[in-house]
Amino acid sequence: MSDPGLACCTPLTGTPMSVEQAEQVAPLLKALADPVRLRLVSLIAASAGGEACVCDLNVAFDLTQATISHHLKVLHSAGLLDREKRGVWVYYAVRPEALAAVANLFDTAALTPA
Amino acid sequence: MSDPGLACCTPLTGTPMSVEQAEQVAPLLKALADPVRLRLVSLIAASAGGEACVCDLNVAFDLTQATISHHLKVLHSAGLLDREKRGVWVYYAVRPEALAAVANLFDTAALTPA
DNA sequence: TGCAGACATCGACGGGCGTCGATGTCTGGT
DNA sequence: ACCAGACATCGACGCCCGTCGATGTCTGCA
Repeated sequence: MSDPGLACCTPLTGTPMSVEQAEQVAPLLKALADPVRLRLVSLIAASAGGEACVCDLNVAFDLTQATISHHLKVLHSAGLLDREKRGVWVYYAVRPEALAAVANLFDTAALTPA
Repeated sequence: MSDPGLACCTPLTGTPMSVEQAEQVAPLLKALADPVRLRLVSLIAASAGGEACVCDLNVAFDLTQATISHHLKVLHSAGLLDREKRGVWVYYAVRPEALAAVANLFDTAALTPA
């Protein structure tokens, strides 16, 4: 916007995302922006009841148990997964509201051009 | 899966995401997983014709021109933005197909529990 | 031909991320 | 009381990421 009325400027037809909204959704996307974590969420969602035991997830990857535990913690801290301990085992479940918040980004006109 | 038939294992009701699919979509999410880049895409999408000039984007952020240029390069390299030079100015436009690929993740049953 | 402006690239810095082995914590059974 | 197993945490390592100032490249104009 060096000088209004010049050829450079492009008018806004819609309302862009607010700074606050961007800073709210970005951590969710960052938590999902990893092949392992993406497959973890997908595996849990594809399991019965939308939940899965950690021991099942461990064997699905060629990674250390510590690494899987770390990824699950990242997803849980981002609010994408719920954690429930049942006896010796721990079950993680997807939080549909969190995923819906991300899905809203693409359904609304926030990112798709008018 | 320490021992089949035990109480731990959770059966799969759906088909989880493939490794290849996860490795394909993760870079797109990683490119979007930043507040600045999220607002950049949003600003471009909200502009007339779904495209915006770099000079307009520069003044919308409290960042160096070099930093904005870097973020635009990341989004362009990920296939999320198209780049077109017109005289002195450079216009970036959103690529709806790329965004649709990400949106598919949440529309299909890949991440939402059955 | 020379200059000014728009944008990209370079090199560097600090910090965060993904992965690992080792160790800690809790639970259920013997 | 002890032990084995499931899972979390810790400390460390290499690497990538976001940001910056400085510099390079190209375009249009005088």
